[in-house]
Amino acid sequence: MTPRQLKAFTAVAQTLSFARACERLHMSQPALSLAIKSLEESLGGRLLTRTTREVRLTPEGAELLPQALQLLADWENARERLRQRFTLQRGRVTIAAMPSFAANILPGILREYRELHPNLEITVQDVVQEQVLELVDSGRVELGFGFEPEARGKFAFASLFVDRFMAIVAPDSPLTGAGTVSWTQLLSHDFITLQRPSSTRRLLEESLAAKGLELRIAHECHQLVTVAYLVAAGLGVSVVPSLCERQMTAIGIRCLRVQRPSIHKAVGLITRQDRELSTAALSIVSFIRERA
Amino acid sequence: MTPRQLKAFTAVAQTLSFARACERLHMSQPALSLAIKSLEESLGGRLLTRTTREVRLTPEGAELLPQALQLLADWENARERLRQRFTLQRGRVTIAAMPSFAANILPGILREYRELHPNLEITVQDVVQEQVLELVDSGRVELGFGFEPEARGKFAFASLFVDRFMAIVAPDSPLTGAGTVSWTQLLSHDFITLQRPSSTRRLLEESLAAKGLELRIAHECHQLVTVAYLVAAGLGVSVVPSLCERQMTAIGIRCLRVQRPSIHKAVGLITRQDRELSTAALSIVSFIRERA
DNA sequence: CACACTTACGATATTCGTAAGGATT
DNA sequence: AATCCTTACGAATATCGTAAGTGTG
Repeated sequence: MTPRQLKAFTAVAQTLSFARACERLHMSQPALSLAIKSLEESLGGRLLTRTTREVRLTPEGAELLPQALQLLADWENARERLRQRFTLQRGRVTIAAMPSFAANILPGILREYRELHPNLEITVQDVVQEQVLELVDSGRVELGFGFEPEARGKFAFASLFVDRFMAIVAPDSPLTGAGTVSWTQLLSHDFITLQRPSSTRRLLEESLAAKGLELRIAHECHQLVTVAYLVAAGLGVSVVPSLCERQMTAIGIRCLRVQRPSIHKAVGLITRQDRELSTAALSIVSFIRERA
Repeated sequence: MTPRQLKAFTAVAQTLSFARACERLHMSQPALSLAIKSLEESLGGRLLTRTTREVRLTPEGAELLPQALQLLADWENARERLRQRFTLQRGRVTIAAMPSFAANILPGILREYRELHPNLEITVQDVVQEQVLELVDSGRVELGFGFEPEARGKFAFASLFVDRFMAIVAPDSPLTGAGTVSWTQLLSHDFITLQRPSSTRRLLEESLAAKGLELRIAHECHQLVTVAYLVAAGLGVSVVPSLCERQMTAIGIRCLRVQRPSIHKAVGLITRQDRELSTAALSIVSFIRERA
């Protein structure tokens, strides 16, 4: 019992005529006749009674007809759904991105990408770096964006750019003059950071420890925005990924380059090493890489 | 997307190996490889990723697998159900028969037939002749058994035997002597009949009217059994189809041949002219005809 | 004889298995 | 070198369309 035979049967059963069914199927009468015959033989009995003037359904044929229509419809639906996935007319991509990336890079990308494939459903979770890794690892999201993870082997990482951390100070700070600032200058001020665990915080501490510098922390916040407003209010200084530069300057904060050591870290796409990406996810990834 | 391709895909997806799938499918590796390839081409993307050491499902392949299994199972189920119908391992035949036939002829037939095809579901409604015709006409039953209907064209009738009506009298009646009785003898006694409408009653009246004889009715009953017991009690005589002979003699009633005119009527299978019979119904019909 | 389905038959398209190729461990 | 999937190619199978056949109104 092949789809071809079933299509032939439904066409004859619905038109009650081999001749009319032929037209619908774009087939010759003999081919149709043989298709029905072979179907009947494979099932072990007659589905249609053919008198020379009339074609009728047998009771078995009448039982088969709705089932055949259902089977063919299911078949076609499954096929069509998958085709749409591959042609990006349908699909779903789940993304986790660290907040700075989600806020400063993703919106522009997604707006442009959406115009290309408006029917793709894209969900973004902005969560901290650690959760990005967790979501990617558990398979709950397909794509992650964040700093390069340390645990290689588990994750595949494709760098998009290297983020060089920058100092942020109040607009009226005496440090603003040069546009560049050294760590010794910076650390002489009250320091505002994110709370642990935070990848930015950790990176900062590790880099300073390596140079024998010590961090004197005046305030700890959960969110970068809070840090920013504390800095803007003149309560201290901080160091943030340059990803946030636009955000910071919008608030009125001054961003300065820090040197000796300059802290930098690759930012990019994080996926599971042993997991395939869907066509839709691949399409977004290649779009992002082209754009960069 | 053919069932062949889908079977190939599910086999590979489940074994995660072309080589093992080959064995399961009794196919060569190249044939399997091409089948998967052609499926992927028809869908427009990859379903499986093949590294030389490992076969994995793409997200799209993972989506297809359960659907493919469902489609194949539905397909096979539909096919198998219909096969069972044709091979009489499954099916349902609905029968309507007039009471005398249902009680005296059908039980033996059905008992024997049931041994041949124990899985066929056979339902019998014992209703009066008029309802037999109605049930067959409306398509609510497939087979009817009763007297030959007058409305030809609507019904097809296949005679099984001709029923010759017989007189029934009390065991101690003076009429019992000869084994034969004439209408004039019979009509001199009180007469017990079924109520109108009844095909037996109508047939009786029509036949007598044609010969200029008149019926003098003492009692009217709804059921033949009641007629029988009234006759047995000596309250009168009656005329019934010889189909009931066994039933009557079991009660103790004497059955006599009536002559001049002898009333007879064909009894047989009634079906709708323009309706096909199911394989199961045809099988019962041919069984009955062989047995007769 | 005209209409509608079936059978016959040669041509075409799929599908198959064997053999060779390529890549990875 | 061994394993596993893919490509190449000739053979077998299935399917198609044209032409002839059959049966009914």
